[in-house]
Amino acid sequence: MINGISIEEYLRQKGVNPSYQRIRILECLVNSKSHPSAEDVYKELIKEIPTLSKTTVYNTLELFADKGLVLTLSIDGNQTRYDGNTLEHGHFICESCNRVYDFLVDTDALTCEGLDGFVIKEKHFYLRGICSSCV
Amino acid sequence: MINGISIEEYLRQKGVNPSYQRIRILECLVNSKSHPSAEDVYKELIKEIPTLSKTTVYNTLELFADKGLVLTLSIDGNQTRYDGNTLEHGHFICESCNRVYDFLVDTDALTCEGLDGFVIKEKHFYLRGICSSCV
DNA sequence: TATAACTTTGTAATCATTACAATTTTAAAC
DNA sequence: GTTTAAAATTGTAATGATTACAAAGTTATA
Ligand SMILES: [Mn+2]
Ligand SMILES: [Mn+2]
Ligand SMILES: [Zn+2]
Ligand SMILES: [Zn+2]
Repeated sequence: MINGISIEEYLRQKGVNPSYQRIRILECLVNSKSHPSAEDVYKELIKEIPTLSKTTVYNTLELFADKGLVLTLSIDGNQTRYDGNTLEHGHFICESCNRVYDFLVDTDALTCEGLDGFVIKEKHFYLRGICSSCV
Repeated sequence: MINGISIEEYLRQKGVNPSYQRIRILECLVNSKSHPSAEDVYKELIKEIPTLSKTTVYNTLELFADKGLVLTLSIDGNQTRYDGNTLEHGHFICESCNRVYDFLVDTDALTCEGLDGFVIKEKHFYLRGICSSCV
């Protein structure tokens, strides 16, 4: 369930054929607050879908990002992480435990100078530091 | 030259022994507006320092980041990029040409909710889109 | 000069991601 | 319900950035 509709219907609305694997992968992302990597998603799902291929996870996540179903986070230096929450919000990564946290922020309040003629498609506000459970 | 002092003196001030390679690598970063990757720095310098090792470039950039001489940018999905300008500013990456541009932004104007007890060490404001020369 | 600490180098290993071709599944046409 | 083509999934191999590691070179100090 997301925005009151099923995952399946949500996929259709975004122009993606809701195959079993796609439903399960998207479900993983919208139910998780952990901003998982492709590997994380694979490890989670392989427990219940023993035939799942890692390639499918990678391809599907790329497809979802293209269709605007998920956000791609480059916050972590060595792996791409994905977010099922496409509403604008900020991210904090803990350099101790590597967990990624959400927080509320309104970047519309910012004025950017020096980008005349640039087309902005995505905004990302990232913080790096030590989270409250690692302090 | 940076902040009116030599690269060599700048390294010393930050507690880094100014070896020839370190001076040349830092020079690359402070003179460039391109936010180069380790590979970029290596390709640039190997022309004049034929004995330079890529490992030295990687190790040195990591050392510089630890000592606060450069910023590490995770804006580009598949390689780390470095910035010799450690003053706070925003970054725009063009998804067509992959160039990274600077812009002015004051993130102190932002209020973040939900980070009580978190220690913030770095702030990054990234934009993704199409730059004016690629539109 | 002898010695230890520091720095650089080259090679091999690691690990995330992508390329690609084969197989399977799904849906439409007959 | 069989045939056929398109779509989706799978497994394996390749790629490419980064890291590990040990040897060689350099610098500073006793
Ligand atoms: Mn998030
Ligand atoms: Mn910059
Ligand atoms: Zn933590
Ligand atoms: Zn461009």
